[in-house]
Amino acid sequence: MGQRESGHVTLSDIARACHLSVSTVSIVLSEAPLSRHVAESTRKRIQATARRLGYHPDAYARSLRRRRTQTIGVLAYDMSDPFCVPVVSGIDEGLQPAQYFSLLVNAQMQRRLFDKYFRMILERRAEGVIVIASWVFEETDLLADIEKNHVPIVIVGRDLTQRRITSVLVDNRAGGALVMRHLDSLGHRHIAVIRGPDEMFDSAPRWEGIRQAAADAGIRFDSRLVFQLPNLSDSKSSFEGGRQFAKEMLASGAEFTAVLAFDDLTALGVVRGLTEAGLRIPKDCSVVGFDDVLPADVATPGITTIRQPLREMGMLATELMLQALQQSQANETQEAGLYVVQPELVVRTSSAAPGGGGE
Amino acid sequence: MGQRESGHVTLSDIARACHLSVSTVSIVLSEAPLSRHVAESTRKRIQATARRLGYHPDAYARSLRRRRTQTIGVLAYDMSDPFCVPVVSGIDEGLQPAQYFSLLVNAQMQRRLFDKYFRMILERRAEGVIVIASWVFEETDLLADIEKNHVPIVIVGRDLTQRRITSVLVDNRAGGALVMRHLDSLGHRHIAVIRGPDEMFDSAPRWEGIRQAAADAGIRFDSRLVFQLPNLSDSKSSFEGGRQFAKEMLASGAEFTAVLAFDDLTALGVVRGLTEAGLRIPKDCSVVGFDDVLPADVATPGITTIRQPLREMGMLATELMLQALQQSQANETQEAGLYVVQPELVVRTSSAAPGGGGE
DNA sequence: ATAATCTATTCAAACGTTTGAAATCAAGTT
DNA sequence: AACTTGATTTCAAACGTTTGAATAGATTAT
Repeated sequence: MGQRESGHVTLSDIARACHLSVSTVSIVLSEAPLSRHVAESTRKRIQATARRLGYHPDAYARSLRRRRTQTIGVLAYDMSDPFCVPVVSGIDEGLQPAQYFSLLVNAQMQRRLFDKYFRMILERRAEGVIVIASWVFEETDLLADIEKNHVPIVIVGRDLTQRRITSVLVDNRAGGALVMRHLDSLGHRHIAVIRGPDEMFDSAPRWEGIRQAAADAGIRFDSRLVFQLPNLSDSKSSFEGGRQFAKEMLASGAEFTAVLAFDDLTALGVVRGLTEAGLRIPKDCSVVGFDDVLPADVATPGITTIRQPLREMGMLATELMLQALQQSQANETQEAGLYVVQPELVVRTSSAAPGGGGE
Repeated sequence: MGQRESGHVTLSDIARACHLSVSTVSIVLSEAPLSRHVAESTRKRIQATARRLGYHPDAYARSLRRRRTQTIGVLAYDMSDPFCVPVVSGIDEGLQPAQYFSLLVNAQMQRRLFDKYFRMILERRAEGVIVIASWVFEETDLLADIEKNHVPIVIVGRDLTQRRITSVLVDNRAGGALVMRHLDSLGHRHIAVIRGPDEMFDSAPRWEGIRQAAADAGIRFDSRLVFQLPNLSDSKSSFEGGRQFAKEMLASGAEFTAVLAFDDLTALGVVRGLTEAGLRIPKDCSVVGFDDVLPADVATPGITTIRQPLREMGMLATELMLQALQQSQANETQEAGLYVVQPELVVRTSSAAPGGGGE
């Protein structure tokens, strides 16, 4: 009793139970300004009844009426990539004080899902959308629909400012240079490199930073020791790629004392491959990665890597989104800004001076 | 032009543009049965206009009217625990063909967030809720509200059937026994054990299985070699716990040839701790874990572990949820079932016969 | 010629809220 | 006796959609 067909308790259930109008009940329970004028006793009675019946306002009805959904769509390209998780946490954290909620969807690297979820986010009237980098993103024609419906977008992990989209990303060039200089400072001169797949936008600038830093240090790469991961790699396949390339490095006969891998999982694959061949890390060969994901931290030896401040990037994206929302409410014009955050070198035990443990 | 204050294109925008009523437009765009009677030419015109204006139906208005939200709330206790991610993927996969969407929230092990998000899920009128195990869950009084509002629940990762909640979990007892028997079959007799925290429901049955299998094999644990993780450990702290206990094992002076850790991150911590003390894994000591999370797979040596079929568990939970929804639509009574799935031993290189590499 | 059937479209009410405007009533002021 | 004031509560419309019932016109069957 006290419940309608839908199974949910509504304002009118409470109104009936209290012999009051729906308006009064709404005013009290939504703590509208008018509730100052509602008699204390009435207020108490309404609140007690609401609690007793287990009332929770219907977000659908409320949002429809208020024309605000308090929702930000978050489109992650692949939640099983440990890269995504901290970014999402950062977004949630930023959203929290603003009383917004994230509507998180996981495209699982699939074009079809990406479109489907994008549409869903639009239908659920997210007030804004944060996209965590995905190559698929560029191609979708839903982008046009987003604009037609005036929904602001922020992207994390790549630069789409030329498409007039506010972008948050790490300075890959600086990161590449940092890790290269680290190896140089340890005294490595013969370094194998595994570049990222063409399709990933991080690949080019990271490689650029590496090359520049190497040139500055007077280091030349042996072409037998430069590898490139294939496209469409999921997070597991970059591990396998690293392992495979490790074997090829050894087979090539070229001398090397360190391996600079595109990302941490690749680096972990290299460690596996070299270890299987009997080498000791870092005694016989140093291995460094990029990203600082959880497995890099908990593996032994810990992988020296470049930390992207992922959580902070998520928070920054949220902040920018909230700004954009305020501006669009005030009908101000929006500018698509570019926000480049600086990465940080995290030295662990997978890197050491060449040719010696204790040295 | 063609857009209202809210910024979103509505049916009436399209109706106006086509000189038709909102009803007709709705009938066509929602592909209602009546659309058979709408002239082909009209239909085409409406669809073209909708596409041109970038129309997407308002899920809020639609759900309000249809009294169906096509939403299942998914409450994960901590997305940064690698345990959660595959379960969530499995849920999404199960939901997909049923045309449902998940509303995923991350409680980050915080009671406050848990309540907040639970309330949010209720307000967003999720038709059902899947909870990924959390101790907080038991305490919340929102559980009563869920029942008052007739929202079915399924829980993954623990048994709450006595609370009349359908539960999906792994057979921890069997898993504990499996991993213990594995060490026994390799010939280990002196085994250090790190038990899970009291607060985690997995701890007791897992320990029970271990003890039973040990007893069957005639193995007794040295009390100096039995440790227990503290409560409230986040995923990172179980790593630190493992590392710490590894040192204590060595300091205790007791002899041991293998360590059986509560979960994979603890095992990785043990590997770190033992390695730092100069031991080689698995030559000097075997280390085994539980869960089969990503880091256990990509570390070197790979951690021998018990795989929980997490993805499958997520899919099963979804299936049970969809069943429950059908039953509640048909007004059938619901039974709270218990579904125990079997874990699987995954042998990697962190375990070997005691006291030797090649043997 | 009337009724029945079919086609193509529209009306109007409803979903559960919110909110500006209005109503009611008591008490105080002119 | 009429008027203001203030406190408390209610009316009614709106948000964007769906849908049972109604309409108008054309065709066919009796």
